[in-house]
Amino acid sequence: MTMTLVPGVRALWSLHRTSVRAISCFVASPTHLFSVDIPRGLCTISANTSELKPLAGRENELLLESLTFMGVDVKMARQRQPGVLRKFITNEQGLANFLHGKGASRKVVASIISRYPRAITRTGEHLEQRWALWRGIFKSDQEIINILDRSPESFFRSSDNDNLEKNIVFLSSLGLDAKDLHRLLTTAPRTFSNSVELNRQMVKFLEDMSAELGGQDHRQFAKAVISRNLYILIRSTKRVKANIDFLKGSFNISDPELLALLQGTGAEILDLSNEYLKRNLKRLQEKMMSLGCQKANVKKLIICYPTVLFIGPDTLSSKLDCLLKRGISMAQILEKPKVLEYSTQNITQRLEELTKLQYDFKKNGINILDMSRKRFDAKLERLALLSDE
DNA sequence: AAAACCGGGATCTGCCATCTGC
DNA sequence: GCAGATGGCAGATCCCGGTTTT
Repeated sequence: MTMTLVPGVRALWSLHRTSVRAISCFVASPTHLFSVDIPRGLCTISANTSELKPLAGRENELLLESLTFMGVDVKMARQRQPGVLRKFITNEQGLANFLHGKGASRKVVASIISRYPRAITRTGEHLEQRWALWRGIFKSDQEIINILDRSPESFFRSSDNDNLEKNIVFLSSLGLDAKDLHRLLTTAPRTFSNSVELNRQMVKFLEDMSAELGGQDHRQFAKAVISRNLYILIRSTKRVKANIDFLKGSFNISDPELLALLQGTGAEILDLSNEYLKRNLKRLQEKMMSLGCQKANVKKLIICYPTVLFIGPDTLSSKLDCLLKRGISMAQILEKPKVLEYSTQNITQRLEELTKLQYDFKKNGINILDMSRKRFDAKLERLALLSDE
């Protein structure tokens, strides 16, 4: 059957190459969902034996044409997963139809396949199942399409729908509610493609850590860390452990303090790569010491504002410097460290505007710097009015 | 009414290494 | 030996506004 189809397919391709509509009708037909392989003997003339070997691993020409027609970046696909292009049976049209049905544009479909070619090896049944599982968490098809467009690999990397289902059950069993699951799948979709074992390991690791640090409710601790740091389950326990060990040994932090830090705003610093965390803390300490701070100040800063460890050394330095240059004291910054969260540019600009108004930071504090743009502008207007009077 | 506290949103993927099963 | 499945890595903040307190 396929043998007789081949010449016809070829003819159709060349006949309609200029007529997009005609081809669309053709490729949409379910009988043609699978690419067809050309019998090797018919299309290759090989004079020397060295060409016989690559023959076996030759790409499927019809598949290439089909993908090209769909707007797929074949070069990119080849670079990512060359094996897929050699397959006899693929489901690119089925996939495209499926995704179109869910509201994906042609461009999005092409981009998905270009970036994660293996997507075209998934069957219609598999896709329906997987979609249904995701839809159990998301409110609309469009939400899922947005994720796929962002990260095709998250959806397509695993073919194990049972495992996906088990993950959902497992994560729910931790006490994560519908809203948490939604945030988790939106933010770190890869979590759901992890094997349940891997996710279990991380949860167990966190529970063990809670026990080690003298926590009360270990399950609650794990849950808190996950909901504070949605990326945690796509980290390795090795990384998380190394970071915790490092924090433990770095400054005089007691177990209860560390426990509180990790399930509070400090949960996110577990994401950092070990080296980055080490470097940032080291440079932070150096910088603060050079500004006359005590070790206790460093600890206090990290405990009440752990995000500071996210800021690269150079950025941090320039932020501190521009604040200090305007007469703001280190003590004030330590009191309201959240100001460091704003970009250097933003801080600089605000400082300039406030200096124009002769704002007295000593008297009024620096809270004004840590405000949304809207609120800051409103505040500035009020100040201008006052100084006019 | 203003200030202070606090949590959340954006987006964090795309690549490589290793194993597994055929 | 191949392709598929899976684990793991590097990368490196900024901003907004609802709610509570004063």
